[in-house]
Amino acid sequence: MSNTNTRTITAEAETEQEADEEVACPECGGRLVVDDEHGETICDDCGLVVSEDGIDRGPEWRAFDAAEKDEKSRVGAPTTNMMHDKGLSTNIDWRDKDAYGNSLGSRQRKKMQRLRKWNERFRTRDSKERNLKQALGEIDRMASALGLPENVRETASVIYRRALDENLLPGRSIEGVSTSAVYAAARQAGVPRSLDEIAEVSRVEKSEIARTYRYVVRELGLEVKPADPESYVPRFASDLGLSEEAQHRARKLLQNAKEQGVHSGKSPVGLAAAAVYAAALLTNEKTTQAAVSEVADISEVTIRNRYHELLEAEQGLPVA
DNA sequence: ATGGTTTTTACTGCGTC
DNA sequence: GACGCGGTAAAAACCAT
Repeated sequence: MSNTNTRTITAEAETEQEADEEVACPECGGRLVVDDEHGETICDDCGLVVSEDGIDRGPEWRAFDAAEKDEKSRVGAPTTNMMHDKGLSTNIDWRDKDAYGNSLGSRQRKKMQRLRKWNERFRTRDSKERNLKQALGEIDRMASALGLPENVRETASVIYRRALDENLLPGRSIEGVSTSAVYAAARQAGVPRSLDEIAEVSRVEKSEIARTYRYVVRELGLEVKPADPESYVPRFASDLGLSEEAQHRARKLLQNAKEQGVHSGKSPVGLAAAAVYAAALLTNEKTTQAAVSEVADISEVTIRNRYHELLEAEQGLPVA
């Protein structure tokens, strides 16, 4: 499962690279031509403008004398994507001097103080705005990769916004926090995804997600109960093409186990997987441990151990 | 850091198709 | 002989202390 995923991703990356070299129009498949004069890339066949962003932001690279340098040099520093505003925002010097180096009068000084303050405010607001935009994009991407419903995305966005408002971001990556938001939201909505599944679609390490998640949950006082094994059942069952009845059996098994407190400290996913497997057995539907282990991302050994326990619990307490 | 618990990995044996 | 299943031992991961 994880293998197929990585494979498709690399395959996509390759085709993208190929497309980059051998340019073809996305609309009609025709040849792309770079129009230097207008700074556009257009399709030879249908005239589609693919890219208008042909501006060279770097400095001119050759100037033979001072006059030529004046003529050729462009204004300002090259822009960079490393800063949220590409380095184009205004900064107000902290020294209370005017452009000639003379000190400012007290009225002017006060005015500059005010300007600095407001400039700072607008700038950070702006930066948060961009931060948010990127994070929301990520959340959306991951949510759809995981097949999570709309309301989960909403919740994830809200969580992220709160994290941003409470200044939880410094020291943590946007990726990490947005991933944690998705993880938390999915669990809250009762459609949990395991950490492994989350890590699969995220750009950050599992360990970092876990760390960030704990942090965010704690700081935001989020209420997330330990995932209920039952909430995994429908997904696993449908992935395996099992009947409603089997699903029902699996739930019964889990409820039973719950009452007997069999599950404590055991991974909910493992329990769910075992219940699904056991249910399939009981309803005479064909599945293998290997298949369940595949869809649940749980080792077969764990499934075996859990499902023994589940069946034992069933013996102890007659089914209602 | 440490020790206890759970999960995973890897391997082996058994029965069946 | 391949497949599904069961078990075991050791390694790894996880968690609370």
